[in-house]
Amino acid sequence: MSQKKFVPASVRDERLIEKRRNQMINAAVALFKEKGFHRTTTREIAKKSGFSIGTLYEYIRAKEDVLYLVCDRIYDEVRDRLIRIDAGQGTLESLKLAIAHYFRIVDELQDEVLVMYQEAKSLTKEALPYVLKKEMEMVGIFEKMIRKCAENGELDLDEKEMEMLAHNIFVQGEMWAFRRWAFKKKFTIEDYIRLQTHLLFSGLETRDMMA
Amino acid sequence: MSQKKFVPASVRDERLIEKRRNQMINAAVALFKEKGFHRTTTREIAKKSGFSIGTLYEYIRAKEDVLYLVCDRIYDEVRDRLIRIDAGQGTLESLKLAIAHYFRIVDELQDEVLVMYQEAKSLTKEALPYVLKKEMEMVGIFEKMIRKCAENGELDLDEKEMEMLAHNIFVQGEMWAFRRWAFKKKFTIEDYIRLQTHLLFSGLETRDMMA
Amino acid sequence: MSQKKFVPASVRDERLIEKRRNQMINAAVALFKEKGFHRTTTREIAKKSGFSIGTLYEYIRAKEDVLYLVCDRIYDEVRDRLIRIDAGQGTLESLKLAIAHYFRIVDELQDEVLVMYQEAKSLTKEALPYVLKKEMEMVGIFEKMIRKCAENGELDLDEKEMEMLAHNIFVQGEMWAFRRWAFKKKFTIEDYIRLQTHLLFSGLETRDMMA
Amino acid sequence: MSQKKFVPASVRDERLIEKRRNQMINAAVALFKEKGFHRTTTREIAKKSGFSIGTLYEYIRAKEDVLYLVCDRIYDEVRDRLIRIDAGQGTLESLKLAIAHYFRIVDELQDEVLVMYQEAKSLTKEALPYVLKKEMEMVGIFEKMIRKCAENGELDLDEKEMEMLAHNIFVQGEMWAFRRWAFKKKFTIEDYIRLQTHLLFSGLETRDMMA
DNA sequence: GATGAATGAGTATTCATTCAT
DNA sequence: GATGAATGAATACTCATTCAT
Repeated sequence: MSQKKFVPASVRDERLIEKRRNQMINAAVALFKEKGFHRTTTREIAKKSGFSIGTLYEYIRAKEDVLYLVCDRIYDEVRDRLIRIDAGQGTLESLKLAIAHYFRIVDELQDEVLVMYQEAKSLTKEALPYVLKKEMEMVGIFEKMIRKCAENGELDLDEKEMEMLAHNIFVQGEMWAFRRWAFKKKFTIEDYIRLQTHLLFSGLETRDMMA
Repeated sequence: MSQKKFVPASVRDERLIEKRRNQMINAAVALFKEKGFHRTTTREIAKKSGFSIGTLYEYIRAKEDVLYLVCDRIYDEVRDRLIRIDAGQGTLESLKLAIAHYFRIVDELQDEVLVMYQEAKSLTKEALPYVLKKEMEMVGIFEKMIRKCAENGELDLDEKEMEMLAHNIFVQGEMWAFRRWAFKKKFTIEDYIRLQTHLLFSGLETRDMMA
Repeated sequence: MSQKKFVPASVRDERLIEKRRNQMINAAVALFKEKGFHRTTTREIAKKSGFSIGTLYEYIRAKEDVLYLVCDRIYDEVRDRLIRIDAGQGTLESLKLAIAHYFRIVDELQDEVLVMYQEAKSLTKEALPYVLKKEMEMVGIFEKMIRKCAENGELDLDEKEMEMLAHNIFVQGEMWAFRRWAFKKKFTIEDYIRLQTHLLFSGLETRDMMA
Repeated sequence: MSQKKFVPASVRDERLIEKRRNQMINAAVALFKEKGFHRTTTREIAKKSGFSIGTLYEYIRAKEDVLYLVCDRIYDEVRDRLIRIDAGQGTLESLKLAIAHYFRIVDELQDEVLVMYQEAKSLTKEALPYVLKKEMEMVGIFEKMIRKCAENGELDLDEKEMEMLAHNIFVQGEMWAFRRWAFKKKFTIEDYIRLQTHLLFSGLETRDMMA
């Protein structure tokens, strides 16, 4: 895991580290979701994790490490699930499927994504670039798909448009999480997928131009 | 001003309140941008505002009032600027212009928008719905424009699509602020406007379908 | 008034000083009764007095002056009322009447007496002895009555007993105020007078000795 | 101990809680005596207790808890000492002894009693009734003794008189503490006992009536 | 004389972190 | 490895007092 690069533990046993950090991350996500990173205390995290404050600090150096671990984990989770369906055939259809798939992942990991989204800015100066890199990786996944479509002649976009499109898709996924408050009563995730896909692919001028 | 509804001041003089709160808001935006709401102390806000901590508390009840004031102000600012150009003719062209205008506003108020975006979640339970209402108002502005286009036959979208589109436009504006770190070196605001407008209006399937 | 000795005002007009201080004292008694001296703010005193905080400080030097003024006033009030009925005939009957009279005064000035009783300890080092002197004066009034009774052969007490008795009477008066919480539902002031007089004058061994 | 009902500690170890709270109470009594509850800071209490401010707050929730703990402890102390000599034989002699005993206890715990007496009014709304209950318990102890005397025919008092007498005795005890300033130079505690006992038992009219 | 905006020292309380057991 | 008592720097907020108008 990449965690070790940034967050050294006092404990040696790798399995234990993994186990304890899982407990921590689960506890932290729940707490951060409820009250945000700053309003959550290390004691609360330890308690909800099922161990003492002393033990917590055997696995992290500082409170911010918890946040880093959380963000790190969520990105990995989303990315791992996303690449599980390889959508690299370079057809519009496979791109649409990938987008739908991605949106469903966000839906399932709603809390986690929201937490990461809202709290990432509280990351340490050192941890931030690493997390941003992960985000760019994810955008890169979409970019690659898009580029394949372009290469196949399924899409007619220049470099910049492709990049921007990848960002748009990525943000629209997160949007499902961070605008829950506005969407909850109006759309299901399947509505959301349908609507966004339509808006994305059909374009606003299509019909006029075809008339 | 709507501020008074939520944030009573001990001081009576309305002009003074306005002036002092302006000082406060400016100071707070700068500080929140740099270190976030939670890491900014009330003393720092007071100092940067140019008055003492005691004076600060003559104009607010609690630290969170500063955040509310900041959010309130930024929304008003963005909205006021946005509605200054009336884009209500109901043509695609005018919609495009409005979007471009909105994106430029976000560009100018970059710091403010970013702060509001990142810190709004720290608002009090009481203040949050009020701020969300303002956000819906802004989305509503775009929705109205879109609806007019639809009425004019310039757009062929159903209710839900119109609503979603309005959200998309709004979020794409904020996106320019909150993804600065990714865009800064690649796109100017004018690039951004061109790219997003193109992606929004042309649609990905256009060319294929026309071919 | 003795006030001037301790509490100089910036204002010259004696009538005004008298008037303002009356407003202050009334406001303060009400507030101190409700929340105690320490929890009452000068702003509250000013507001309830009907003038501004600035004006308040034209008539006192410090918050503690208000307390002194309050105590001073209450003692004067009690004493003035007490000596109004001259009970100096030196009979047991007149002593009983004086006691009953005193208890009724305390009953009427309940709030004031309670406030003074509870807050006097917060007086300044300089003001305290002056107030204690006033208290001794009041004890002295009873002592004098008692001594007259002794001189008349109505009482057979030595010096120390007379002094102690005077204290007892004085404290029993205050007791009606400071044990209100215990007495309220059980005794009226007339009950209290009857009971205490009986206990004071009959003595516990009386009947036995007479048997 | 009844303390736990009202004042939860973060620390688990009961012995430690007992120990630390003892330190706290001793420190607090000394400080409250010197400067009163409001003028004593939590830091002073912590310092005088021999630990840090952080540690102080491991054993209380708020400053007012210290006051409650102090009052609670003093009442227990006085009561425990008082009931140690069982004066329940129902003779006037035993009642006199109990009173003398009680007065001597107050003399020994002078500072504590004074503090409790002066600061009890600063107790929280929740703690106050509990402390008042304790006070009534103590009054009740005297009432029971008195009642036994009455049952034995040693005293001829009605219900109300018995109750009032119990209050009088109780207050006369506290009086030795809160009128120290007046008595110090004139009476020893033994003088006080003798004088009060005499006034209490002989009654003012005795001799006259016997004559 | 009256006002009330400004001041800033002072205070209770929290909480990340350490370290002896 | 685990524990949790101890620490004290940090921080939001209050309030008596002043002084320019």
